[in-house]
Amino acid sequence: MDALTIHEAAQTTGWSPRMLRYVERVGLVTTERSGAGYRLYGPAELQRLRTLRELLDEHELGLSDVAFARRLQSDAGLRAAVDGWLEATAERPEHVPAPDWLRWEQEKHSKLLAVASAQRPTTLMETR
Amino acid sequence: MDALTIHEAAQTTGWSPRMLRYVERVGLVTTERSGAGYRLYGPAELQRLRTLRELLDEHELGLSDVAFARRLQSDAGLRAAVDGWLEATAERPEHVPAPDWLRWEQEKHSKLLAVASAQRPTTLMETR
DNA sequence: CCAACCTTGACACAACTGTGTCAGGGTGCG
DNA sequence: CGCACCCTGACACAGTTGTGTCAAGGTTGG
Repeated sequence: MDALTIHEAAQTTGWSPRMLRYVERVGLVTTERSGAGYRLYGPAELQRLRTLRELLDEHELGLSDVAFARRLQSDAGLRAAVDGWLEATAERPEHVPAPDWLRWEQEKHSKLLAVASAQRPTTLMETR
Repeated sequence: MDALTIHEAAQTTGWSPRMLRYVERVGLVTTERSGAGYRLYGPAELQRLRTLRELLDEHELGLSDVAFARRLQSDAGLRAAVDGWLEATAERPEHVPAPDWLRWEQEKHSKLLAVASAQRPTTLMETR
């Protein structure tokens, strides 16, 4: 009874219906389906969607980043391989003189933020 | 001096010179520079480049994936936030009465956010 | 001195991400 | 029954990633 349809869920979470389907496709928030195949968003999914948005905004991530983190979580071998490689990096920081990549990444993020705020703030109410 | 120039390094690692500069730009393998600014690839860097290629090929990753994993590693707040969100995904507590686990998740996220902002500054730079 | 390197910067391009929108066809309810 | 919603699929488009290539200018070694 307390399950929302995709449009209702969109309005209460700040995502667009289109993005809710996309989020499902990348596997981050999936829902039950009604007999006719309608997505049913319960309180759990709504909460996950809100916290997901918070997570992305707060740390400047993309959905693909979270999807990869999830892959790291579920594939221990992958995690071991990646962590192992990174560990070797950490132990060999003899040259730390030019953190150019850091500035580059920051610039990218600022640009994304600028674009995001420059566009119409109608992500929630989009109509025609 | 047993340091190779970028072309020599490229030949022994399988990367192209172009990609070696790119790998440096995304911050995964950086080198020392000669007085004139030439990149100097020592045995350590060569090994890291070879294992990096192996890592990417064997798990079908991109450089950006590894870069993100590194970010997870160096920013504990980010890691806590992402892991926390993913943890909540793993369990689907349908048997638990809704208000309970919902509030539980909210609490967890507020706490994580608090932790994240508490230890935000300069988590990236001091890699020893 | 000169060829063969190196540097950064730029243009180019395919593949992927993120997002909107539209079309064709099914569903639910007053 | 219709209207408003849902579904999937597809076109569109900007921005990022991963690469190649080429230009203009500095460096090195024979």
